[in-house]
Amino acid sequence: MVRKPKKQVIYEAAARLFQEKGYSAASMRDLAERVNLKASSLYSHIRKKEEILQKICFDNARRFLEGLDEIQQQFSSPLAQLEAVIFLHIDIALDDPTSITVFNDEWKHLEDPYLKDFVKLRKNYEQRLLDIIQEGQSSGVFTTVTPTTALNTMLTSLRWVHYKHAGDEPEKLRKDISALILGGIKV
Amino acid sequence: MVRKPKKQVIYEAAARLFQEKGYSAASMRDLAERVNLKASSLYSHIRKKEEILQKICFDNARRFLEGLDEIQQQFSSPLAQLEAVIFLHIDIALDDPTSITVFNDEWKHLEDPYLKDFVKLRKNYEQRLLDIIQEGQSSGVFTTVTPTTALNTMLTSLRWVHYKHAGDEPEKLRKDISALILGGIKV
DNA sequence: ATTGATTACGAACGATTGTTCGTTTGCAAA
DNA sequence: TTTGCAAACGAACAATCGTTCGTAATCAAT
Repeated sequence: MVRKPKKQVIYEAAARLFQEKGYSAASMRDLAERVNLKASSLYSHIRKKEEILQKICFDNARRFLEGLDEIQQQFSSPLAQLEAVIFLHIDIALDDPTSITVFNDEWKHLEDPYLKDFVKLRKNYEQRLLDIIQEGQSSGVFTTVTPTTALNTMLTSLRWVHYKHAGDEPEKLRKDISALILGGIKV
Repeated sequence: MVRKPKKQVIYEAAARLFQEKGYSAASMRDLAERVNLKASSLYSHIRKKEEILQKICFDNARRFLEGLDEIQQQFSSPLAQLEAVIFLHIDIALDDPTSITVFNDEWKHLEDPYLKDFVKLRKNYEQRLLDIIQEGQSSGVFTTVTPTTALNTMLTSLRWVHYKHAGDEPEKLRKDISALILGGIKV
């Protein structure tokens, strides 16, 4: 039986707390109570509150970016790439729903320069997906809706899995969602 | 030239502030500054901070519910109803993007009993949409994905219009989005 | 048993929070 | 011009915020 490092316990409890109350409304005293500490003791493990948010946001950003790297190595057709992206989002959401919620909803409370960096990362990620969509349109595989409309519709439609999925088998979920999204994009 | 009632000016500035900073991080002194008042003066017009959030949330909830009422009077087929719901969401989002953002993202900061009431309203709304989807599936017009999966995918995919739409003509936007969503749902 | 480092603590800090209160200002009706 | 009411204000309230600091407890290695 290996004991989890306290630092990790704190990060996980913080993610749950941020999810429930939102970052701003979550107090360090709340967080301390959840890990059986006093607020001041937290600072033996972390430097500041925002540091927790930073880790949550950038760890998840890295997951998406590295996932996309692999996908673009592995698949060449826009359709296969897009389907793999859908699976990527679903798998990440199912693997750590709490942390993904914070990543999705609380990033705006990052302070500069982290906020700027985060926005830049996301913009790059979205641009790469946009390129895939445009390539699919050029080769006649995708319908010719406005590319950013297709992108945004796809991305946001993947943002409910983490907090609402009703206990479906992951495999059924992946199949259903990819059918719903790609059904609207494929020509 | 009619002057806007100060109360309304406050509500609109509050919506923008809540959108930018989030409800919890938005202070009454921030809000006061934006309407050229001191914080204490706000209380000549409102009773408390949460009252503003309540109005934003329930006003928008009413728009959706009444919109759905009209739709179900006007259309009978599940497909026509669902398309009309898509248009409803887009039109509301385009009409008042700021207030819709707050409605979408900040409702969780309502206090009981308003929080409970709000959740109940939303649950009822979603149940009515679920019934439409199930009816469409029974009559063979919709694919047989898990109904809640179809519902959630559709609803969340409608939640980017308010903050990201790149200046498309509303008509093109309506056409593209409904094609994307319905393309995945229709058999 | 002694050391040394890590972890936990209570107390307190200045800052900011939402809100109240008594008073003053501004304006419209009389 | 006087009256009366709504709007705006400064000052202050208790509460809570993130964080710091000096000290005490804990624990592993010597």
